[in-house]
Amino acid sequence: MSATKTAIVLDDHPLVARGIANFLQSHCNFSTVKTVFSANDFWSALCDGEPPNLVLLDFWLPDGMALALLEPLKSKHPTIPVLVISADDDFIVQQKVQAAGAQGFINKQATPDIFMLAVSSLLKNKTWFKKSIYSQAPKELTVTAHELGLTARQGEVLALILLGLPNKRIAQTLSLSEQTVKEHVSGILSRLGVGNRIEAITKLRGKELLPKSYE
Amino acid sequence: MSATKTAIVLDDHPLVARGIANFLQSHCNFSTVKTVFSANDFWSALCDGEPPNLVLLDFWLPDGMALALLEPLKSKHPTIPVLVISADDDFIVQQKVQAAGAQGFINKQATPDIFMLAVSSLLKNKTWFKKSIYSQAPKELTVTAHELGLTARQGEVLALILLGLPNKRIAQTLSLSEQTVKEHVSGILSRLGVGNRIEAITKLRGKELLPKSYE
DNA sequence: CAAAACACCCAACCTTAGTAGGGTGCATGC
DNA sequence: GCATGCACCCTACTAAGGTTGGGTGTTTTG
Repeated sequence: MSATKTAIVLDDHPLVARGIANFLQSHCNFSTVKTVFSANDFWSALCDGEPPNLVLLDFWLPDGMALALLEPLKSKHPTIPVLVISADDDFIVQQKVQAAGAQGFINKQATPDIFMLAVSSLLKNKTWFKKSIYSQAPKELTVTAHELGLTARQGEVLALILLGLPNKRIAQTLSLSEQTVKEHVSGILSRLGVGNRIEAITKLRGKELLPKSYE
Repeated sequence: MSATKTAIVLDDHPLVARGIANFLQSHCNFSTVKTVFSANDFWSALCDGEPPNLVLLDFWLPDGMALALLEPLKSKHPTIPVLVISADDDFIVQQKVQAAGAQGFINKQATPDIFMLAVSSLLKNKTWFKKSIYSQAPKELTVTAHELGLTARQGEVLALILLGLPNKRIAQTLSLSEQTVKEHVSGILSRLGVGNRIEAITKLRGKELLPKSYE
């Protein structure tokens, strides 16, 4: 462990960023922690002086900026460990973050102890990710075709239904006859226990249908 | 202003709570700030010692606990000002909070300056609420029939369309003939620039149609 | 291996959605 | 007063949605 530890915290909530920065200094022995609130400020802070020992990244930046920012960061500075912090504990989010090259993922609701463990783990060039099944409070904002009892093909059709496409355009999109689409629709409707596609749409309102990542 | 200022911060995100507490101490001259992470801890902290000068409340507690907690708090301790903090800046949320008896409402993304102003305002027994129209990042999660260029009757029909009701049931609900409903639907569709009710539903997905409060 | 499940096709049929073209009554505003 | 807009009603029509009952292949599974 080096003599001085530095970090950059990127979070568009100033209070949260300050809280994290303060915690790093008081409990994790960081000497200087910069707080930035936008991607632009982040890049200028990164280029200003020595590269930091750790980057803290809020996942819920506007327009999914966190993931977009992760890739160029990892290509330019592959050695800096990045810990992504998220407000909700969706395992899908962690998968995306992990795939994008981050070293760790942690929830904002995590206790300070867990937070310290994650930080120290990353400083030792280790990773910090949940094991897969998460016990706490799944928000259930996403649904998979499988969970709804649908076949893969029915899932594709349902996704297009939820986009508001009529049968004819669904048929064109999937290179099917319109009749086949109708049959898939019938299967979907009976599975969901609704009478028509409009009820299906309103029933699934507010939820997101995940395309290929199931179970 | 009294000699010592105390506060209780209730937020189920420990880091956020710590950040707010730290900010209150360093920038708002608070002497002691307790951080609690659940409603139960909040009540015990409240009864333990002198009542605080300020309560900070995270709106997004599980199961809408914030509103449920606000009412008994205001009935038992009506003099303690409560500042509710929310992660998103929905004006509807502010209305609910205001109706529940809180003295202030502020967004987590607010800058520290705004945060200080809100806190000092509440300490002076004033309130802190947005004026109605929100200039920053209007999420536009709500729509009125008037904003869409619809008549009042068309607005009622559209509300039922968005619930997924077919024309026949809309006619029953509004005591109309099905044909009249169809005409209203036609008017709505041409106004919204869509071809059928399904496109209308998907176009307005994620938004809420306000019933009677317009402009 | 045989049955079941799936994906695809066709024809026929009924229901619902939406449009067009008629009409009435009532309010508002020039 | 008279035009305009709105709400309401009717018939008639076309297009789209959805069901039923056929049929053919492939894959999965007991």
